[in-house]
Amino acid sequence: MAKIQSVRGTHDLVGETAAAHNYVVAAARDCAHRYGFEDIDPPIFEFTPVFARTMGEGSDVVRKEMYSFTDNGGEDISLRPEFTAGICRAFISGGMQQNLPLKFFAHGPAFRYERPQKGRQRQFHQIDAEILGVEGPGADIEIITLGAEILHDLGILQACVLDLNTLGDPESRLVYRDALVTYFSDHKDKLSEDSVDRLGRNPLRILDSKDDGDRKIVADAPLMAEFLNPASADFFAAVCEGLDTLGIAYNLNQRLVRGLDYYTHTAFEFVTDALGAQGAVIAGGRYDGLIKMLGGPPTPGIGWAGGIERLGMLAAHAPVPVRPIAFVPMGDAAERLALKLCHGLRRDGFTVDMAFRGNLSRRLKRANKQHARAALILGDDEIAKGVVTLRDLDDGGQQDVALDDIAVHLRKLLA
RNA sequence: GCGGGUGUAGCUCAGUCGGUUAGAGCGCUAGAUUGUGGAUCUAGAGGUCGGGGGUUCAAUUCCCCUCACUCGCCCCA
Repeated sequence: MAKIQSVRGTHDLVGETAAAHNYVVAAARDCAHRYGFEDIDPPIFEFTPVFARTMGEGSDVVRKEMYSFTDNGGEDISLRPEFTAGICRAFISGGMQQNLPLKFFAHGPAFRYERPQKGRQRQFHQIDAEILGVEGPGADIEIITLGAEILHDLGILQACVLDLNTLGDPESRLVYRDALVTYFSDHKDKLSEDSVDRLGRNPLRILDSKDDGDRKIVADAPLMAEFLNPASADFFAAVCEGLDTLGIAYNLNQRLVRGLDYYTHTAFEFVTDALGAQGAVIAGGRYDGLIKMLGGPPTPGIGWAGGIERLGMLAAHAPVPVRPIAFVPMGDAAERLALKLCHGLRRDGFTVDMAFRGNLSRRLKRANKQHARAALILGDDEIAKGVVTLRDLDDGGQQDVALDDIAVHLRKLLA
C-alpha cells in the first residue's frame, strides 16, 4: 500500500454518484411500497453455510468469490454476495411462517471477489425484492411487474429487454439436465474447455456460452420446453398470460439459465446493451426449494436483485437538487444572529446553507455555485435596521426584509 | 483466475525519436470591486510524470516487476 487508496473494486459514493445512487434506491423503494412490499434490512454478513448451502457449493460465487473470514470467536463468516439467502435465513430465524405471504424490499452493499470492470465492483449495491409463500404464478407476475415498473419510474424501461424462461419444476429440470448431459457428451470433443468443465458442474450453463463453436452445438441442443411436464408448462403459460394482460413485453429466451442452484420455474433478466459486457440490470427467478434447503419449513419464494450502480449509470439524468437559500452573515454580531435565524428557517422547512468562511464576495460565489435561489445578507447595517437584505440570485434584485417576514418572502420567491 | 489497452496538476488531456526551468484548458486562491455572485482582466498556488527496480553520462520517455483503472473471457447485479 504505497499510497493511501481505496481497496480494489471499491468506490466512494460522493457527489453525482451518491445522488444517482440515492435516486435509484428512493425510486425503487417508493415503487415497492406501492406494491405492498415492506422493508427488511438483514445483516451484511452471515454464517458462511447460509450462502454456501443455498447458492450451491459448486457455484462460482461460493467457490471463489466470497469474502469469508474466521471471526475472533472462531465462527466462519462471509460478507453477503447477494440478498436472497440472508432474507430467507431471517424468515426462518424470525419464525415468520405465521405471516405468509410476505413481500420484502431491501437494498444495500454486497461483496464479491471478482475482477472489476465497468458495472462490476467488489463492493457493489443492490436493490432486492422477494415474495415468500406464494405457490401460484401470481407472485411471478407481480415480482416481474415490479421490476418493470421500477425501470419505468427510472425512465430506462425502453432501454431494457425482458428475457424470460422457465427451468421447470425440479422433476422437469432433472430430466432436461440428463438430456443435455447426454447430448453434450456426444459432442464433448468439439466443446470449448470452459464448457467441458460446465458439463460436469452446471450443464445448463453451456446454453448461454459465448464461444462460437459452442453456439453451433447449442443450436441443435434439446430445448427445455420439450421436457416440461404438464404442471410446469401450465405454470409458465400462466405467467406469460399475466404479463400479456399487463402489456409487459418480454422475449422468450430458452437459453436463459441461472447460475445459482436454487432456481426453479420462472427465470428472468432485464438486460441492456448499454453497459458493455454487464448486461443484466435486474435479474431473478423462483426458488421454491431454497428455504427448505436452509432447514426451514418448505416455503416457495421468488425474487430478483438489481444492480444500483448499473441502474444509476443508465438513469443518467441527475435528479434536480433542491435550490438552497444562502445565508451570508458579515461580522461577529451577524454570525450570532444568523445562527438563530438559520435554525428557524430550517425548522420552517427551508433548505438553508451558511458558509463558515470567506468574505461577502467569496460567499456569494459559493452560493452561485450551489445554484442557490437567493441570498440573505446580514451585516451591521441590516442589524441596525432590524432587517436582512434578500438578494434574488436569478435577477440580481434585492430588498430589505424585516426579520419576522423572511419566511413569507422566501415562500413567495420559491413558489 | 486468463488476455488486450491506459496511467503526466484537483479534473480533461498535450508533450518528450532519452538531454538542462514538464505545458494548456477548466477548476482553485488573491486582486481589479476594504459589504455584492454569474461575465471580463491580472497575478499566484498546485506535479516524487502511478509505485519499485534495471539499462544509460542522463529516464516522465526504453526494459522488467508491481499497483490501479479500463475492455473482453469466466461469472454475475
